[in-house]
Amino acid sequence: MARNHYQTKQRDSILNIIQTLSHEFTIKDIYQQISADTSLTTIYRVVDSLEKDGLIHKSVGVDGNIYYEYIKKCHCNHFYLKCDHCGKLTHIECDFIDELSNHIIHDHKFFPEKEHIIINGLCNHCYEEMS
Amino acid sequence: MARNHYQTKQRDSILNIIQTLSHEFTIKDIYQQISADTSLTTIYRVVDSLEKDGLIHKSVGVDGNIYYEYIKKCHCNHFYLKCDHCGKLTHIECDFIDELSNHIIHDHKFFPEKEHIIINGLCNHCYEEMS
DNA sequence: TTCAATTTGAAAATGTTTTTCAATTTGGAG
DNA sequence: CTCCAAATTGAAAAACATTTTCAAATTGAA
Repeated sequence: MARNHYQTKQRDSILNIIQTLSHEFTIKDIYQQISADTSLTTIYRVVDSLEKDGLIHKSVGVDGNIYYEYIKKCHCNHFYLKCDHCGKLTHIECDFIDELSNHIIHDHKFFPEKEHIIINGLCNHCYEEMS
Repeated sequence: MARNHYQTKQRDSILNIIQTLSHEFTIKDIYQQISADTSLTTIYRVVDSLEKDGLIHKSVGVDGNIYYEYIKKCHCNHFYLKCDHCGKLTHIECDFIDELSNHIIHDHKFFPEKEHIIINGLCNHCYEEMS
Protein backbone atom coordinates (compact mmCIF):
# COMPACT_ATOMS: atom_id res chain seq x y z
CA MET A 1 0.00 0.00 0.00
CA ALA A 2 1.33 3.37 -1.01
CA ARG A 3 1.73 5.73 1.87
CA ASN A 4 2.94 9.14 0.87
CA HIS A 5 4.95 9.88 3.96
CA TYR A 6 4.63 9.84 7.70
CA GLN A 7 3.98 13.04 9.52
CA THR A 8 6.84 13.78 11.87
CA LYS A 9 7.71 16.84 13.88
CA GLN A 10 10.93 17.18 11.92
CA ARG A 11 9.12 17.26 8.60
CA ASP A 12 6.62 19.75 9.98
CA SER A 13 9.29 22.11 11.29
CA ILE A 14 11.11 22.02 8.00
CA LEU A 15 7.96 22.85 6.05
CA ASN A 16 7.14 25.66 8.46
CA ILE A 17 10.57 27.18 8.13
CA ILE A 18 10.48 26.95 4.36
CA GLN A 19 7.27 28.89 4.31
CA THR A 20 8.76 31.73 6.32
CA LEU A 21 11.95 31.95 4.28
CA SER A 22 12.34 34.29 1.33
CA HIS A 23 11.53 33.03 -2.14
CA GLU A 24 14.93 31.44 -2.55
CA PHE A 25 16.65 29.44 0.14
CA THR A 26 19.38 26.91 0.76
CA ILE A 27 19.72 23.89 3.01
CA LYS A 28 21.86 26.07 5.27
CA ASP A 29 19.09 28.62 5.62
CA ILE A 30 16.85 25.94 7.03
CA TYR A 31 19.58 24.52 9.21
CA GLN A 32 20.19 27.89 10.81
CA GLN A 33 16.59 28.16 11.92
CA ILE A 34 15.86 24.59 12.87
CA SER A 35 15.84 23.44 16.46
CA ALA A 36 18.37 20.97 17.78
CA ASP A 37 16.11 17.96 17.41
CA THR A 38 16.45 17.95 13.64
CA SER A 39 19.66 16.86 12.00
CA LEU A 40 21.23 18.14 8.81
CA THR A 41 20.78 14.70 7.31
CA THR A 42 17.06 14.87 7.89
CA ILE A 43 16.84 18.31 6.34
CA TYR A 44 18.49 16.96 3.20
CA ARG A 45 16.14 14.03 3.14
CA VAL A 46 12.94 15.95 3.77
CA VAL A 47 13.86 18.64 1.27
CA ASP A 48 14.53 15.92 -1.30
CA SER A 49 11.16 14.42 -0.63
CA LEU A 50 9.41 17.78 -0.83
CA GLU A 51 11.02 18.30 -4.19
CA LYS A 52 9.80 14.94 -5.41
CA ASP A 53 6.32 15.85 -4.20
CA GLY A 54 6.54 19.04 -6.26
CA LEU A 55 6.23 21.39 -3.30
CA ILE A 56 9.56 23.04 -3.88
CA HIS A 57 11.78 23.57 -6.88
CA LYS A 58 15.50 22.82 -6.90
CA SER A 59 18.02 24.66 -9.00
CA VAL A 60 21.71 25.37 -9.22
CA GLY A 61 22.48 29.04 -8.82
CA VAL A 62 25.06 30.85 -10.87
CA ASP A 63 27.33 30.68 -7.84
CA GLY A 64 27.20 26.89 -7.92
CA ASN A 65 25.19 26.56 -4.74
CA ILE A 66 21.91 24.72 -4.70
CA TYR A 67 18.82 26.81 -4.15
CA TYR A 68 15.24 25.85 -3.56
CA GLU A 69 12.07 27.78 -4.07
CA TYR A 70 8.76 27.21 -2.42
CA ILE A 71 6.58 26.74 -5.48
CA LYS A 72 3.63 28.83 -4.36
CA LYS A 73 5.85 31.85 -3.85
CA CYS A 74 7.59 31.64 -7.16
CA HIS A 75 5.61 33.81 -9.53
CA CYS A 76 8.00 36.71 -9.57
CA ASN A 77 10.55 37.40 -12.27
CA HIS A 78 14.18 37.49 -11.41
CA PHE A 79 17.66 37.62 -12.81
CA TYR A 80 21.19 38.21 -11.67
CA LEU A 81 23.79 40.90 -12.01
CA LYS A 82 27.31 39.69 -11.36
CA CYS A 83 30.14 42.12 -10.74
CA ASP A 84 33.30 41.08 -12.55
CA HIS A 85 35.40 43.09 -10.14
CA CYS A 86 34.23 42.30 -6.64
CA GLY A 87 32.31 39.16 -7.55
CA LYS A 88 29.15 40.36 -5.88
CA LEU A 89 26.03 38.64 -7.14
CA THR A 90 22.86 40.68 -6.99
CA HIS A 91 19.52 39.06 -7.41
CA ILE A 92 16.91 41.28 -8.96
CA GLU A 93 13.19 41.06 -9.45
CA CYS A 94 12.08 43.09 -12.39
CA ASP A 95 9.43 43.13 -15.08
CA PHE A 96 11.92 44.04 -17.74
CA ILE A 97 12.86 40.40 -17.84
CA ASP A 98 9.53 39.73 -19.53
CA GLU A 99 10.30 42.18 -22.28
CA LEU A 100 13.67 40.58 -22.69
CA SER A 101 12.16 37.11 -22.74
CA ASN A 102 9.51 37.99 -25.24
CA HIS A 103 12.00 39.66 -27.51
CA ILE A 104 14.30 36.65 -27.46
CA ILE A 105 11.47 34.20 -28.01
CA HIS A 106 9.86 36.11 -30.89
CA ASP A 107 12.83 37.58 -32.66
CA HIS A 108 15.42 34.92 -32.01
CA LYS A 109 13.39 31.76 -31.59
CA PHE A 110 15.07 30.92 -28.31
CA PHE A 111 13.45 30.04 -25.01
CA PRO A 112 15.31 31.61 -22.12
CA GLU A 113 15.40 30.03 -18.70
CA LYS A 114 14.21 33.06 -16.81
CA GLU A 115 15.63 31.95 -13.52
CA HIS A 116 19.16 31.80 -14.77
CA ILE A 117 19.73 34.99 -16.65
CA ILE A 118 23.05 36.42 -15.59
CA ILE A 119 24.46 39.71 -16.72
CA ASN A 120 28.11 40.33 -16.03
CA GLY A 121 29.54 43.77 -15.58
CA LEU A 122 30.47 46.20 -12.84
CA CYS A 123 28.40 47.07 -9.81
CA ASN A 124 27.92 50.72 -9.01
CA HIS A 125 30.50 50.67 -6.26
CA CYS A 126 33.27 49.13 -8.36
CA TYR A 127 32.33 51.27 -11.35
CA GLU A 128 32.82 54.46 -9.37
CA GLU A 129 35.94 53.14 -7.73
CA MET A 130 37.45 52.60 -11.17
CA SER A 131 36.60 56.03 -12.53
CA MET B 1 57.58 44.53 -10.42
CA ALA B 2 54.43 42.90 -11.63
CA ARG B 3 55.05 39.66 -13.45
CA ASN B 4 52.02 38.10 -15.00
CA HIS B 5 53.00 34.53 -14.57
CA TYR B 6 55.89 32.18 -15.17
CA GLN B 7 55.88 29.93 -18.17
CA THR B 8 55.99 26.32 -17.05
CA LYS B 9 55.51 23.10 -18.90
CA GLN B 10 52.47 22.33 -16.80
CA ARG B 11 50.80 25.59 -17.73
CA ASP B 12 51.67 25.04 -21.38
CA SER B 13 50.23 21.53 -21.47
CA ILE B 14 47.05 22.71 -19.83
CA LEU B 15 46.60 25.52 -22.33
CA ASN B 16 47.30 23.14 -25.21
CA ILE B 17 44.75 20.66 -24.01
CA ILE B 18 42.15 23.36 -23.48
CA GLN B 19 42.56 24.48 -27.06
CA THR B 20 41.92 21.00 -28.37
CA LEU B 21 38.90 20.37 -26.17
CA SER B 22 35.36 21.08 -27.35
CA HIS B 23 33.72 24.39 -26.56
CA GLU B 24 32.86 23.33 -23.06
CA PHE B 25 35.07 21.38 -20.74
CA THR B 26 35.57 20.45 -17.12
CA ILE B 27 38.59 20.08 -14.89
CA LYS B 28 38.17 16.33 -15.29
CA ASP B 29 38.38 16.61 -19.07
CA ILE B 30 41.78 18.19 -18.74
CA TYR B 31 42.88 15.73 -16.08
CA GLN B 32 42.07 12.80 -18.35
CA GLN B 33 44.34 14.10 -21.08
CA ILE B 34 47.20 15.48 -19.04
CA SER B 35 50.46 13.59 -18.60
CA ALA B 36 51.53 12.29 -15.23
CA ASP B 37 53.80 15.21 -14.48
CA THR B 38 50.90 17.54 -13.83
CA SER B 39 48.82 17.22 -10.70
CA LEU B 40 45.10 17.85 -10.26
CA THR B 41 45.98 20.66 -7.88
CA THR B 42 47.98 22.40 -10.57
CA ILE B 43 45.15 22.04 -13.08
CA TYR B 44 42.81 23.75 -10.65
CA ARG B 45 45.33 26.51 -10.08
CA VAL B 46 46.21 27.14 -13.71
CA VAL B 47 42.59 27.09 -14.81
CA ASP B 48 41.81 29.61 -12.08
CA SER B 49 44.56 31.84 -13.28
CA LEU B 50 43.46 31.54 -16.92
CA GLU B 51 40.01 32.59 -15.87
CA LYS B 52 41.37 35.63 -14.06
CA ASP B 53 43.32 36.52 -17.19
CA GLY B 54 40.08 36.33 -19.16
CA LEU B 55 41.23 33.52 -21.43
CA ILE B 56 38.50 31.16 -20.37
CA HIS B 57 35.04 31.62 -18.98
CA LYS B 58 33.77 29.72 -15.95
CA SER B 59 30.15 28.76 -15.42
CA VAL B 60 27.98 26.41 -13.44
CA GLY B 61 25.98 24.05 -15.61
CA VAL B 62 22.39 23.12 -14.94
CA ASP B 63 23.74 19.85 -13.53
CA GLY B 64 25.71 21.72 -10.88
CA ASN B 65 29.07 20.89 -12.34
CA ILE B 66 31.55 23.59 -13.25
CA TYR B 67 32.26 24.13 -16.93
CA TYR B 68 34.78 26.31 -18.70
CA GLU B 69 34.87 27.75 -22.19
CA TYR B 70 37.86 28.93 -24.14
CA ILE B 71 37.14 32.50 -25.13
CA LYS B 72 38.17 33.54 -28.58
CA LYS B 73 38.85 37.21 -28.65
CA CYS B 74 36.92 39.28 -31.13
CA HIS B 75 35.93 42.90 -31.25
CA CYS B 76 32.27 42.85 -32.19
CA ASN B 77 29.47 43.15 -29.65
CA HIS B 78 28.54 39.82 -28.20
CA PHE B 79 25.15 38.66 -27.16
CA TYR B 80 24.99 34.92 -26.74
CA LEU B 81 22.15 32.47 -26.46
CA LYS B 82 23.26 29.21 -25.01
CA CYS B 83 21.15 26.09 -25.19
CA ASP B 84 21.13 24.14 -21.92
CA HIS B 85 20.19 20.98 -23.78
CA CYS B 86 22.46 20.70 -26.81
CA GLY B 87 25.04 23.22 -25.65
CA LYS B 88 24.85 25.26 -28.84
CA LEU B 89 26.07 28.81 -28.46
CA THR B 90 24.48 31.33 -30.81
CA HIS B 91 25.85 34.79 -31.28
CA ILE B 92 23.37 37.48 -32.24
CA GLU B 93 23.61 41.14 -33.02
CA CYS B 94 20.61 43.07 -31.99
CA ASP B 95 19.59 46.54 -30.90
CA PHE B 96 17.69 45.14 -27.99
CA ILE B 97 20.97 44.72 -26.22
CA ASP B 98 21.16 48.49 -25.94
CA GLU B 99 17.71 48.71 -24.39
CA LEU B 100 18.71 46.02 -21.94
CA SER B 101 21.93 47.82 -21.10
CA ASN B 102 20.23 51.13 -20.58
CA HIS B 103 17.59 49.61 -18.38
CA ILE B 104 20.16 47.89 -16.19
CA ILE B 105 22.32 51.01 -15.92
CA HIS B 106 19.46 53.33 -15.06
CA ASP B 107 17.19 51.17 -12.99
CA HIS B 108 19.69 48.90 -11.30
CA LYS B 109 22.82 51.02 -11.16
CA PHE B 110 24.87 48.28 -12.75
CA PHE B 111 27.18 48.55 -15.72
CA PRO B 112 26.89 45.51 -17.94
CA GLU B 113 29.76 44.19 -19.93
CA LYS B 114 27.96 44.28 -23.27
CA GLU B 115 30.44 42.05 -24.98
CA HIS B 116 29.75 39.00 -22.95
CA ILE B 117 26.08 38.70 -22.15
CA ILE B 118 24.97 35.09 -22.14
CA ILE B 119 21.37 33.98 -21.87
CA ASN B 120 20.75 30.35 -21.08
CA GLY B 121 17.70 28.45 -22.17
CA LEU B 122 16.56 26.14 -24.94
CA CYS B 123 17.12 26.62 -28.64
CA ASN B 124 14.18 26.24 -30.94
CA HIS B 125 15.19 22.76 -32.00
CA CYS B 126 15.55 21.36 -28.50
CA TYR B 127 12.45 23.19 -27.33
CA GLU B 128 10.33 21.50 -29.99
CA GLU B 129 11.99 18.17 -29.39
CA MET B 130 10.93 18.36 -25.75
CA SER B 131 7.32 19.21 -26.45
C1' DT C 1 -2.28 -3.31 20.62
C1' DT C 2 0.57 -4.87 17.02
C1' DC C 3 3.87 -4.51 13.53
C1' DA C 4 5.65 -3.59 8.93
C1' DA C 5 7.02 0.49 6.70
C1' DT C 6 9.07 4.78 7.34
C1' DT C 7 11.92 8.08 9.49
C1' DT C 8 15.52 9.39 12.24
C1' DG C 9 20.52 10.74 14.05
C1' DA C 10 25.27 9.83 14.15
C1' DA C 11 29.03 8.53 11.91
C1' DA C 12 31.34 7.20 7.94
C1' DA C 13 31.85 7.67 3.10
C1' DT C 14 31.96 10.42 -1.16
C1' DG C 15 33.40 13.68 -4.39
C1' DT C 16 35.06 18.10 -5.50
C1' DT C 17 37.78 21.98 -4.63
C1' DT C 18 41.09 24.57 -1.63
C1' DT C 19 44.87 25.15 1.50
C1' DT C 20 49.30 24.23 3.42
C1' DC C 21 54.06 23.79 3.05
C1' DA C 22 58.50 22.45 1.78
C1' DA C 23 61.00 21.82 -2.46
C1' DT C 24 61.70 23.22 -7.14
C1' DT C 25 61.61 26.22 -11.10
C1' DT C 26 61.60 30.56 -13.42
C1' DG C 27 63.44 34.72 -15.35
C1' DG C 28 65.22 39.35 -14.53
C1' DA C 29 69.16 41.79 -12.35
C1' DG C 30 73.84 42.12 -11.67
C1' DC D 1 76.57 32.98 -16.29
C1' DT D 2 75.23 33.38 -11.40
C1' DC D 3 72.20 34.85 -7.93
C1' DC D 4 67.93 35.08 -5.77
C1' DA D 5 63.24 36.72 -4.88
C1' DA D 6 58.92 35.53 -6.60
C1' DA D 7 56.10 32.13 -8.59
C1' DT D 8 54.90 27.38 -9.21
C1' DT D 9 54.68 22.77 -8.07
C1' DG D 10 53.05 18.03 -5.90
C1' DA D 11 51.48 15.55 -2.04
C1' DA D 12 48.89 15.42 1.72
C1' DA D 13 45.62 17.39 4.59
C1' DA D 14 41.73 20.26 5.11
C1' DA D 15 37.37 22.00 3.85
C1' DC D 16 32.83 21.55 2.41
C1' DA D 17 28.50 19.92 0.75
C1' DT D 18 25.96 15.93 0.08
C1' DT D 19 24.93 10.87 0.43
C1' DT D 20 25.00 6.39 2.46
C1' DT D 21 24.85 3.11 6.14
C1' DC D 22 22.67 1.10 9.92
C1' DA D 23 20.60 0.36 14.21
C1' DA D 24 17.03 2.47 16.95
C1' DA D 25 12.79 5.05 17.29
C1' DT D 26 8.31 6.52 15.35
C1' DT D 27 4.25 6.33 12.79
C1' DG D 28 -0.32 4.94 11.56
C1' DA D 29 -3.42 1.52 9.75
C1' DA D 30 -5.43 -2.92 10.69
